[in-house]
Amino acid sequence: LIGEDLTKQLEENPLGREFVLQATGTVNERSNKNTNIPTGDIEIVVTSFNILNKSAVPPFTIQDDTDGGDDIRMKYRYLDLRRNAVKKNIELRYAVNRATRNYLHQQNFMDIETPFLIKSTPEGARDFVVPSRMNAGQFYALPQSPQTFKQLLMVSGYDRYYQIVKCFRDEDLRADRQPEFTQIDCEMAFVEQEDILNMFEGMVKAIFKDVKNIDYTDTVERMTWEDAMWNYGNDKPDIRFGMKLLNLKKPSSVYTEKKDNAALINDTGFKVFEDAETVLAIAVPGCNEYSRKQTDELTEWVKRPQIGMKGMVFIKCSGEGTYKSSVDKFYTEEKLKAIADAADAKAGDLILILAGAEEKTRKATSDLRMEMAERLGLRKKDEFKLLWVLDFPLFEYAEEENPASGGAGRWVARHHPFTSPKPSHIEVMINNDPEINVAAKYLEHPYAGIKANAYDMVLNGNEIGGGSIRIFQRELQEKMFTALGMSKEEALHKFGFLLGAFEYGAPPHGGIAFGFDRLCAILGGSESIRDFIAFPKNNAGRDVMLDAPSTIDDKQFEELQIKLNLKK
RNA sequence: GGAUCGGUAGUUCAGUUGGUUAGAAUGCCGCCCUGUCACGGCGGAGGUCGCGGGUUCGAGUCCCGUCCGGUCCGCCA
Repeated sequence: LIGEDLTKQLEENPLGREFVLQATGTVNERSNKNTNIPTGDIEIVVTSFNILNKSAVPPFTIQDDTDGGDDIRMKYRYLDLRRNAVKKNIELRYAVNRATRNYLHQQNFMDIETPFLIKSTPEGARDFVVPSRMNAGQFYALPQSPQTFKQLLMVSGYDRYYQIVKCFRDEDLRADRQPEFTQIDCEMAFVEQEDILNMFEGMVKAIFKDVKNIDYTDTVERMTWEDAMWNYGNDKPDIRFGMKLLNLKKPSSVYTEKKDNAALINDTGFKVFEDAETVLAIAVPGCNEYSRKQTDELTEWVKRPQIGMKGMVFIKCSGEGTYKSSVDKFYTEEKLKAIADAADAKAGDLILILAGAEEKTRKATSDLRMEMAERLGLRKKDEFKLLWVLDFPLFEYAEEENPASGGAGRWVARHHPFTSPKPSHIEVMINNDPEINVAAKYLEHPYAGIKANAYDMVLNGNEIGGGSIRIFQRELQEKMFTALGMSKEEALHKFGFLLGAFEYGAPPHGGIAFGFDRLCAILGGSESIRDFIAFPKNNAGRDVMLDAPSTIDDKQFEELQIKLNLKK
């Protein structure tokens, strides 16, 4: 169409195949040659043009279906970003950003910036550090979240704060985790848990409407942490499908209030179940026709190192009401039927049973549940279901040595150390009365059974947000630091400014932070948050992404890390 | 820190029990055709098989080491 003029010009000025040109002409709609139906594309009949720049041959095809692999696309991210498939994601991210700001603005929230160069208070993740030129030998840390700043703003009377803000955690990458990531960070004063839940399910619904044109009118379900773990083996269950866990045997030390179905597997002589700490089953719909090859493959799947089970028992529930299992030697058909009924299995289902140590088995059964749902097509990209998970434990035991949080196994704050216990547990915590704190007897720690006034928002099996009602009295906050094994001096040194602020009439307050990148990825139907970040971190693209003009000597850096207790 | 998969034309990949000159598709270059739109036809260039060492008559293939990347575990208050 461009014709001879261009050919001639190209002959005179040899260029690469690709170039940028400015052209004028007429626009025609295009249609299918055979059907005459418009395709929606346009063509431009050029009357004049001017070549602005030429292009080298691109390292991969810049098309929707590119031939480029991940690392080459990351290395040339600026070319990758030209592709519609990526541009669409970046546009979606901006749409989520706008929807969020519109909603929060309407609700009288104010965007207030908080500093990036701050004092290091390593508690959870490793801090990124920045040497200070003005104060020789000293350094800044980058915030892991603006947590304490937004709490100070509550003390200052800015009752509704929000920020769409970068946070920094010096931990390893994952497909859904970046060392620098974006949060929708919010805090409100004079609120209780109920106010937060209502306000922010409203926000997510507004985002659904604005970005995806989805009217989410259903009530957002709520579930306690204990129920989530008991029924799904997971604190962020995907509730779009069933396959709830049947607890056939529970360990004595946790889930003290829950009743298992141990009678169903007692007195059968099957040692695997008898010796196991926990036995869990799921009923997979419509899979009773699985062949030996398929059940073997599933068994191999749970035996992979990432899952780590020793084996898997199955029961096939045929349409005729008969039951066939891999443990027929130990179980009569009657007993199999009893298990199937307890697992809520229908004719045609396949029951899968795992046994072993509590934590590992529960996680493995949850993973198996998700895997089967994936295989059965139950995890649809365009179906969204929200869930609040409530009443998390306030503390959890960190088994392994973690240099960032200081030393060997100890009790740490599950959410963060500013989280308030549930109102009914505050007394327990302050007085540590074993008569009140029943769970502590089982778990051998005075604070073990205490539940937090904390909540997570879960979308399709992903944690998209989490927060808590905060401690706002100095006394309770000090008690909390003590419970975490922090000395008075250390607490004062690290968080003295917050404790001080609490003395000037701090209001009750609470908040929540949403993982912005993850939310975008889920709304965009993608597995990877990288697709929604213009310049993500990954190793393949690091020569472009880690564009740092300044250098620090390995030795200096190591010394700094040791000094900061970031490294042994 | 650990487990696991991978590294072969610009790109995505194949390459048998070790065997002659390492292939395909696509991209690129040239010519032809052209209302094409994943155009078509003919021709061409393009590879230190990540790197180092070993076994062997012979290594892309086997062994050891090493570097790089993916995924997962640890870790992520």
